[in-house]
Amino acid sequence: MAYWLVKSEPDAFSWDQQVKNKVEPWTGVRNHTAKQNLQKMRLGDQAFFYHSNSGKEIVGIVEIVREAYHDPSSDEGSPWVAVDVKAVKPLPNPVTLATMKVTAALEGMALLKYSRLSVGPVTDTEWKLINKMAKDA
DNA sequence: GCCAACGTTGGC
DNA sequence: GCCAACGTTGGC
Repeated sequence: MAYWLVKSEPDAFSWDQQVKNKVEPWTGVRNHTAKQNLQKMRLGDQAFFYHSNSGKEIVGIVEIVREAYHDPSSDEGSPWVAVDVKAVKPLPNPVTLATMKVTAALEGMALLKYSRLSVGPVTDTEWKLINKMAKDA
């Protein structure tokens, strides 16, 4: 199974709302690289939920409960896709962007390399390390 | 609020 | 098909 990271501006859609709604369609991705990542997601894959802009930290974990389908928030016939994600659990301690940046083992992360990419892959190693950091912090 | 990075658009 | 101009995102 694969791991991912999805970004949301908490002003637009926050982790709290994700938890409250439980399952939520992840729509509005308008970038082809991000779209390709959405299409690679499979049922049961997990993703970090990251708050961009205000917060700038990973706050929780979601699971993919529906694979890519036409994004209902985009025009009919447009290529954009959405997936449905379900809140799994919050991180005991959010891991901030600042912390990840100074962690040598994470310097190759898609999140850090392509700061504007809203849906990116996370490697097994990165996934485990960040979970550990969230626990120990 | 500024600016860097990057995607997209449009003139040629 | 190239590239400059412009818009958007997101960190600071």
